[in-house]
Amino acid sequence: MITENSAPVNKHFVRQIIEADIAAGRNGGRVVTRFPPEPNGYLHIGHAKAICIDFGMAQEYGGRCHLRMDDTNPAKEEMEYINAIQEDVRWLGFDWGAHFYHASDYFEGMYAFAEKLIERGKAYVCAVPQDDWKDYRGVPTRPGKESPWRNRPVTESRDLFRRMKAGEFKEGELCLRAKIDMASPNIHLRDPVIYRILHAEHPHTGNKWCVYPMYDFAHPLEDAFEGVTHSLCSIEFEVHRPLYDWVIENLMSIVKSGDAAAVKWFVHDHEKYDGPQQNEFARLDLTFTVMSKRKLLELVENKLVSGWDDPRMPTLCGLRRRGYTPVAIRNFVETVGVTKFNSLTEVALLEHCIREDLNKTALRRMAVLKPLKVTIENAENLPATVAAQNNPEDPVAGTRQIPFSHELLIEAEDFMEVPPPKYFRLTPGGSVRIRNAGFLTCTRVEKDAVGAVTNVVCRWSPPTAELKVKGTIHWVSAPHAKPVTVRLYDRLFTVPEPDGQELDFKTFLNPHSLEQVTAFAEPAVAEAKRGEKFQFERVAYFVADVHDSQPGAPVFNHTVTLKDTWAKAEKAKKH
RNA sequence: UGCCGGAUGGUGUAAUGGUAGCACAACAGACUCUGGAUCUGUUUGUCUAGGUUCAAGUCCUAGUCCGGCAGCCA
Repeated sequence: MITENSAPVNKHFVRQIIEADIAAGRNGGRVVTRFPPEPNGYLHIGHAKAICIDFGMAQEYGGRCHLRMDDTNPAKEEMEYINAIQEDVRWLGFDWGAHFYHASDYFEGMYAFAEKLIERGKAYVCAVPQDDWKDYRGVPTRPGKESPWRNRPVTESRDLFRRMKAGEFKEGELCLRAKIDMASPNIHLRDPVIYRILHAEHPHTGNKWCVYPMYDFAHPLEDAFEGVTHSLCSIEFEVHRPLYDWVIENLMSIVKSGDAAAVKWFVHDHEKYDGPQQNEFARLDLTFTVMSKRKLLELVENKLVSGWDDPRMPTLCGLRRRGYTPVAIRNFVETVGVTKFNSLTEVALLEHCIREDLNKTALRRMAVLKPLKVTIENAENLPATVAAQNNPEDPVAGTRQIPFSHELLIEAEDFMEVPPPKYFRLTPGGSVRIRNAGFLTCTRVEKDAVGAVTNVVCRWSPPTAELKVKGTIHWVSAPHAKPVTVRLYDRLFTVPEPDGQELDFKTFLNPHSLEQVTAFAEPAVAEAKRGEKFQFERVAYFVADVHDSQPGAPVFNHTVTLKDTWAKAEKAKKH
């Protein structure tokens, strides 16, 4: 069980419902949940919330959670996604054990149940063309009217349904409708389509079927067949719940009638099983990004990002490549909470969560992104190497030796000829501590033809020198420095809500969301393994890219910047 | 203006009739061989109007505003 938070558990409404159900002995006190993605895209941070809730509730209450591909629409679904989804869920830290399913596993049972509905007068084959159905369905404020086929004989419907399955009709020619209530104020109850004809190859069942169940019909059956007790989904399905319940009631009434065939549809727990119940919670939404699969696909297809796993994407594979950890994401989801309120969470909270984790775990290294040469004039007694802690937050991480020399590179912004007030770094005549290696006092500077500083000449003092300085800067030894490719990422969009604006969301793409530079790093950095995470001290957290890093030549992706109160104050001054 | 939800600081969330708390953000300070981390403090909130009650964010009534629903998508 995952318990990285020692904070008291927030008894959100889903936990309360589950605890009440256990107390009441519903479903024999079992808790079975499921995470049911449609394999038509990659999982994103919004799905992470659903995954943490679905798997988390099962873990907490001693139950199990199924991973189920909701593959009822072969026109949109692909194997690529089915594989990626499993990888992402596993990476997030969850385990479905043997409980990996496909909705398509139950097509036989769903079909048989549909026939039972026909026989019970609860469903009929309808020939009203799709375009005409708008008139029959009516509008929310006005009731619909009944299909002319609504009361056709049971035998006729059953025969037509069988011929639909046999492939005798074209797509759209006929469909199977549940016979419920055309006057219902809930549109979903106005004789919804439960089976449609689709002549498409299915990624899992191939060409076996040409009739496919609709979500509203299939989902409750999938849940019931698997013995799911709590079917947790997002709030847009709230208005579907009466239909969900209608399907379940009809199913359970057939089961309770002792129909031997019906029992075979169940793969789990049909004994002492009261049936599943649907409960809805609000989706996760984040600032400075988009969350719909359609829009993410648009970014990928238009090559506005390098792919689904571009480190700027809010996809789980993108976040993983960016250097985010499962722990950080799980903590983030727990912090955001579970309610029915449509909220917009600031991306700053996500960034806080990854900093919190990486601060504890990432090894420290030194690297200079924009170098400025420093020459030490008193080069006689310099140490060849200096020792540094790998992680001041974690003594167990040990220490390392860093080569030192009379030629250093420092960050260009760590030297200023004419410093502003409270600038604690290197200035002409001033002193500064250099991390792990004593002090530098600037004696003079060399400039090029246009007056730019090209070399800062300094006197070095050992760490034992009692120099009073207010700042510490990072450095690398120039002759030992390893050039490494560093990709600096920023937010993908320039506005907090790129969605829902008058202009297209792509208008707000941040043109500076990726900047590639060559940084100069201490030698240890060149040995970084793919996926290894570091803090380049005073700069940011980075991860060695899993795709583009080569042995001895890592490529670093910027994960999240360190907090920088100096930069913030300077920025505030300008505005 | 049909039906279903929802409304607590800038953001997210807690308080289940009894002191409106926590986290992020912002701001100020302490400390610091990372202007990081850590620590301390400050600012900012119950949608409105009535009612019930000794006591209302919570219960009741009426409004206001926001979200969702009219695919043979999920």
